[in-house]
Amino acid sequence: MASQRKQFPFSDFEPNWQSRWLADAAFRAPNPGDADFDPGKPKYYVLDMFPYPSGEGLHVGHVEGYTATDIIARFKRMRGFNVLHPMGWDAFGLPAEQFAIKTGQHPRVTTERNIARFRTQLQSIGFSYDWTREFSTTDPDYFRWTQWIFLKLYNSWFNPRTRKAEPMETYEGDDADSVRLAYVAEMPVNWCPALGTVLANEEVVDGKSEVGGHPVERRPMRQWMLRITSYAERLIDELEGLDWPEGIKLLQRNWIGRSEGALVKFGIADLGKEIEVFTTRPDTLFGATYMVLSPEHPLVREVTTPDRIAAVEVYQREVGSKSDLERTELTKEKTGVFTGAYARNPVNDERIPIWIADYVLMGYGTGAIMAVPAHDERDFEFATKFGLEIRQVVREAGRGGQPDFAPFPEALEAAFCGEGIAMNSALLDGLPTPEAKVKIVAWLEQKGLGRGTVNYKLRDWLFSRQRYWGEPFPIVWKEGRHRALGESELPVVQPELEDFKPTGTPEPPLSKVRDWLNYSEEAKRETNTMPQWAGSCWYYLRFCDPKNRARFVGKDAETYWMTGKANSDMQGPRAGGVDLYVGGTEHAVLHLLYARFWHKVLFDLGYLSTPEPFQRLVNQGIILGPDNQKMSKSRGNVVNPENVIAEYGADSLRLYEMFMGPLEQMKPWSMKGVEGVYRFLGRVWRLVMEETQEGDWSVSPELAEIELNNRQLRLAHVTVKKVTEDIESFDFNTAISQMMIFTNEFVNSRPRPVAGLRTLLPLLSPFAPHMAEELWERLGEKFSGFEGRASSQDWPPYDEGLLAVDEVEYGVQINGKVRDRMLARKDASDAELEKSALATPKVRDAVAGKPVLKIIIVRDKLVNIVLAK
RNA sequence: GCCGGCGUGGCGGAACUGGCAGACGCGCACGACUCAAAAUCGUGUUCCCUUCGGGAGUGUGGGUUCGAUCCCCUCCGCCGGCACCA
Repeated sequence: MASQRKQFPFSDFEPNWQSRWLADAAFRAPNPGDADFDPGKPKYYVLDMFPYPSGEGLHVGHVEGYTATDIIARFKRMRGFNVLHPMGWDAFGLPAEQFAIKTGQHPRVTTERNIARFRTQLQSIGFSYDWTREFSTTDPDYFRWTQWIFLKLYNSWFNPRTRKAEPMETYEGDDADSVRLAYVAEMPVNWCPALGTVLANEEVVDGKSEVGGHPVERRPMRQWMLRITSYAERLIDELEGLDWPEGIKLLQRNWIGRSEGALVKFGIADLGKEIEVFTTRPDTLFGATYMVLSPEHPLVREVTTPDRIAAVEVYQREVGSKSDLERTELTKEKTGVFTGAYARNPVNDERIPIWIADYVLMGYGTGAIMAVPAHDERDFEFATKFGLEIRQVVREAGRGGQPDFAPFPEALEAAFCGEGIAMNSALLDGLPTPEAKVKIVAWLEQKGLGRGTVNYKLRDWLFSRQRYWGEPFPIVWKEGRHRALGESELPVVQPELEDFKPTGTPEPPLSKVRDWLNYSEEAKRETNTMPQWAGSCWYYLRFCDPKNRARFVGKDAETYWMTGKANSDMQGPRAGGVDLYVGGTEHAVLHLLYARFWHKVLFDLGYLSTPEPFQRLVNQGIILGPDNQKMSKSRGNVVNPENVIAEYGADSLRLYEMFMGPLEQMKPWSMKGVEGVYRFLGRVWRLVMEETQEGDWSVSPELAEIELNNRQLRLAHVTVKKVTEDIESFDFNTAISQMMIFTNEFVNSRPRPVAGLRTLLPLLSPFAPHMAEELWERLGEKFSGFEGRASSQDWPPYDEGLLAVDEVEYGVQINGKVRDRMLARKDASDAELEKSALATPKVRDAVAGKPVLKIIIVRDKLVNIVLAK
């Protein structure tokens, strides 16, 4: 427990400074066109992943990332940047709707209450947000533009020739709906009868709903989709230039899942039809001994022979009733049935049987494969189980004397999936895998039997939800056809609803509101709503110009905050975006991929000046409970920032979260650790303040206008340098260590030089802004040089010249182990260093007449004497 | 299974580009102040043997190097992601 008496009166001055900052909008960022806009300043846009304002209130995990960005924002302001540091609310979402279903409380009411609580909490930590830019994704003034962007998607297509989104007007084909970036499709979705809604894949855990653990079933429904797959290639390629953690880039690349291969056509014997397969190993085509279709493949019905129909239908029903979980069970044995049909292998015209099996997924490639059991583990397992032929067509390379032919089939105990040398493959025999691929693809293309292609794992984005609390679609239906509303009809606002209960059917709740539903005599409104991701896909753009009523973001504001050009006519490189984006890894793929996708569409259509939204990304690590376990209510190890503030103050909370360890690392909470930084802040306080008889605080009489001694002066410059560099490299923990060292030096100095505080307080102010402001102001009552506020000072400079010392301590090593130390002049020559190293007592003893083989000198660090062993 | 990250004192962590391992903080011990306690201040604190002094040491085992927490290989453990993607 902390002491009952506070070390410094944080509960007085912290709220005081918070309201003063708010009252004079201290951290308002002027936009181009504003009276106080200074075009001479460079811009810096530092953004947090805005929170979903849950009923739980702010979490220490939020505070970690938000403190890091706040330090950067405050630092950059002091370095002369025009800093955009905004905050808002990602407030559509299931919890508010669930609460509404349970209590009848309108989600808007719950949401507003939660937002108010979050805002109060954030303000009580002293974050320097520009609160004049605050908005919620649930504000009609915001989501009208979310709907507007949807219209852009709806009215655009991806032109594969230009590799860009273009307005529908440039499309010359005759089926516009087949190319729109927003389209309707009948799709199997995760339907949760208990919750009365579909769920996103990420909301389904182990076949059950993440909320409540209710069973989820697959059922086909009419859904809105976004054609993100057309951007697959660019979403991979354009990661290149981003300053993101490599791990996150890799996660995105894997998610998009690019693989190079070929499409190959297999004729169906006797039917005059073809089945196309995708393979990454066209070089193994001669080893294809059977084919497998996904049970859902549209050709299954046609190819199945009459005697196999019963068996095939039984299998299809079996598979259809399985959940995704059961179907992807790893330990599961392969299953499948023969269709009775045969295909012709295009390379050798062999008749091969066509099977169906659920290990072939309809959603990837063409939903059909050629099976090469000798060189694919899954095919091998399947062929072994069903007694299908296994023919080796690749052998391991490297062992020279090996014959091109391996006896069949005993030679293979398992599939050989690596690269090697082709065998039993006619024209490919003897070729290494990469060359064999090229050759066979060329051959297929020449014969018109196939072609090289690239395939992606990424699927189109299921964009509709059967919910009330989300953005309605600006779409109406008439005679079974959809039509976009005009921009002038936005926003489309949800109607009021009394009963939020699900309909009990897959019909969305909005379908219950007859008046709203009927757009006109003939036309009905779309009743689905957008998923929660929609609002977070472009909020960083709205922050540039949140009050704009004519445009989703003003051109000049967007250009300035994204590229630094003060107006949109200025030419410049097409790089930029948010300068720094900090948040958790949980959004490594979905949010960051979706936002990049929308951004690219808007960029292609000419609305934006950069192709990417977030230039630099940093992930904060998870904060664990004091027991080293993930914080959770059930474990009872959740730390509430409000309690920490009450006991130690906001500055201690901020400082501790930064002192715990590297930002990106996972680390456990420790109240003892909070006390440690609290004591440090207490020492800083007492550097300046002294407690009077009456228990008040007044400026310490020990403070005086005296010069720093040499040691202090050097330490001051070392500290400025270290803190400056550490902030720039996000090493906040070591920056704080250095300020502790600095403070400790002055604690016992009497009298104390005031100049030390002119250095320390500005350095401290990004970290512990309340204390810095308070002490700065108090000092100003007694000393000069404390004008204005700590937070608006220029960042202190340092003088490299003053960092130098005349004498350096060297470690003296013998064969790489430190045996002695010595002091040497900074400018000592190598010869002098060698001489004095050899003269140290330990070295004299050790050498004792042995030959010195070599002496290695590392300037300012060590001298290593190498002796024969 | 595949991909990625991480293993340093009793604990959180520090150590630049291969150059004195353990900064800073916590905890602990002792001391000062105090009638006493708290708070504060000071000293010490990687481990082992010890009087001096010596030895070992960054998950394990090896390698490269004058020198390895750092680079390479092996294995072990923890965390995260993906998971029949042809």
